[in-house]
Amino acid sequence: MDKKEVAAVFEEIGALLELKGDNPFRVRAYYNAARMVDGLPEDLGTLIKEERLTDIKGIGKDLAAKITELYTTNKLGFYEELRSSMPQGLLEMLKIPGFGPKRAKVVYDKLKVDSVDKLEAACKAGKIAALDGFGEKSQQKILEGIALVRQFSGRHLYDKAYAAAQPIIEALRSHEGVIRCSIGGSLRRCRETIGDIDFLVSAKPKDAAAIIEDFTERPGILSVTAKGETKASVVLRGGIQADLRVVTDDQYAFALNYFTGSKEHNIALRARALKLKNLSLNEYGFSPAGEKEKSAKELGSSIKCKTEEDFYKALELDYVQPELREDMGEIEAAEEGKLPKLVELSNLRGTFHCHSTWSDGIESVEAMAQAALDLGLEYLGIADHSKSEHQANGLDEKRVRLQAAEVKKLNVKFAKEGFRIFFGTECDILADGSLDFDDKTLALFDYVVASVHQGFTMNTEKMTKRICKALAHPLVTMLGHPTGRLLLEREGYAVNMPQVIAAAAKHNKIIEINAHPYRLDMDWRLWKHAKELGVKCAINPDAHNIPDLQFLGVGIGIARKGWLTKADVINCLTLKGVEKALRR
DNA sequence: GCCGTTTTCGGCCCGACTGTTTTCAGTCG
Repeated sequence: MDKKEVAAVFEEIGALLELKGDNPFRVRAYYNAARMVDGLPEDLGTLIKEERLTDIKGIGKDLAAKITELYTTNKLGFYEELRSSMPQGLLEMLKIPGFGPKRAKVVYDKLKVDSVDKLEAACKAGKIAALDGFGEKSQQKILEGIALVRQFSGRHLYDKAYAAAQPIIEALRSHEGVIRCSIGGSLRRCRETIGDIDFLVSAKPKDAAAIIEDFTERPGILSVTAKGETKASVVLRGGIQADLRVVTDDQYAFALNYFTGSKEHNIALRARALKLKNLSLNEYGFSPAGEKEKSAKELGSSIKCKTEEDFYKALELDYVQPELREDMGEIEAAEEGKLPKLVELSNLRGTFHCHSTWSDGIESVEAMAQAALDLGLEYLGIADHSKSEHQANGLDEKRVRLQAAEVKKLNVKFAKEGFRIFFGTECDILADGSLDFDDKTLALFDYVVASVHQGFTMNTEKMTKRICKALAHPLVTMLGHPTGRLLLEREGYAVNMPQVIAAAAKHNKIIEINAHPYRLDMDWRLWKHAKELGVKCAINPDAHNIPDLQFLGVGIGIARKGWLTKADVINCLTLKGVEKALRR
């Protein structure tokens, strides 16, 4: 059992305890344990063997014992017992918006409803409305919620949410009552997937109603789920939920921080405000602890903050970039002045993993290079597929030589612009860990991206061995899309990333941050671990066409969340720097 | 269930909105 599976079990325990109506703080302890285990930068087995589990914040004796039991025996008595005491369908019901554990418990206790299907039937039969605490409206909302869950299950890819947010933020910005506005939430934090989109606006109170009115009446809105004096929620076409909050300009910095999250980061900041200043913190500002009736909302904040920078300063912290706000060590680092200077999109000078019409790309090498030059890049790496990728029109040795000649010719032209095309390959890692080209052919390339494209069903141990063997090959430069996982789809493979990272460190290989939004492979939390071992990364869009090159920005989001700086990212090297780095 | 220069008990972040109520519980972020 790996840590993802362990985390999933603890997540489920949290939900089950919630359904039982257990102590909410106990529930939180399990959710927190799931999060911490999932985000571990090192091997869980090692941590257990060395009895260091309790070093993790939020994991005490009891949870450590449960994690150990689950990891070593693949079983957890406590979990099995809990699970068998509760029908599985109840967990599914919690995905319905506005329908939480308390209500799930009521319908189960009173009506023996234990699945989404049964809940739907009970609603249609009018049985839910008849329950105490429920009514016609709740029943209708549950039915709508069930339809929504079925239509749009799960989260939305970053680029989709980003695109959906742009016209809305522009409209807000141009509204005459709006003083300041911003996107918040997981979109601002550049998470790979987005649950919903948060918008924040500051305005005079008299203008709030008109702004909210405009927001809820925009084209492209499927339904309005909530609409009050300061807040509105809508579902956009495509199923993404969007929330708008309106605050006064004095409250803006606090609200922006609050609605950017993450929830965990906010909780830690509030605890800090209490401990350090004896101040209670909410989205309106600071207020003296224990004086609820005189909150920051009515009296204004005890400490005024115009910007988020002021806000962090008030808490005696360096400014924390949104991407880092996960309560994964950033607050401690900000306290000690040890936050890194994160890499910016403008720091990237080129990219290494692009396809052309030679294999499965849809633009010529020349067009791709010109597009990269137009983007302000200094170099572009073309890495078309190797011969085993028949369906992707992979190049055999003969075509490799022809392509080499073309790139050489184009480089004469581009040299005048101070631009260079690097001649690479995305060479398949075969089932046994050997490469798709022999060494003589590999030596023709400026660099080699090694990737797994077949045999995904291999078990974790074999897959890890296979990839590590490829990394040991002297002519391999970098590992392409390290886990092959297509986000929100069922492609990809199981691999022990800490071991792969260790192999990359040992053999001095680069690991790709695959910046294509459908291929955000390696969990960003692992980058912190890779960085510690000195493993460099390449932010690559896996571009098959010119617009794909733009996705370099998506990669930046991951790099920043992984606390990577310019020194960790080889695309930040100048053309001369890369030429030197790739010399062999 | 975790945590602790107030350390073995008693805290644990806080507010808006909704629908059901007639003062509030549940849900969400």
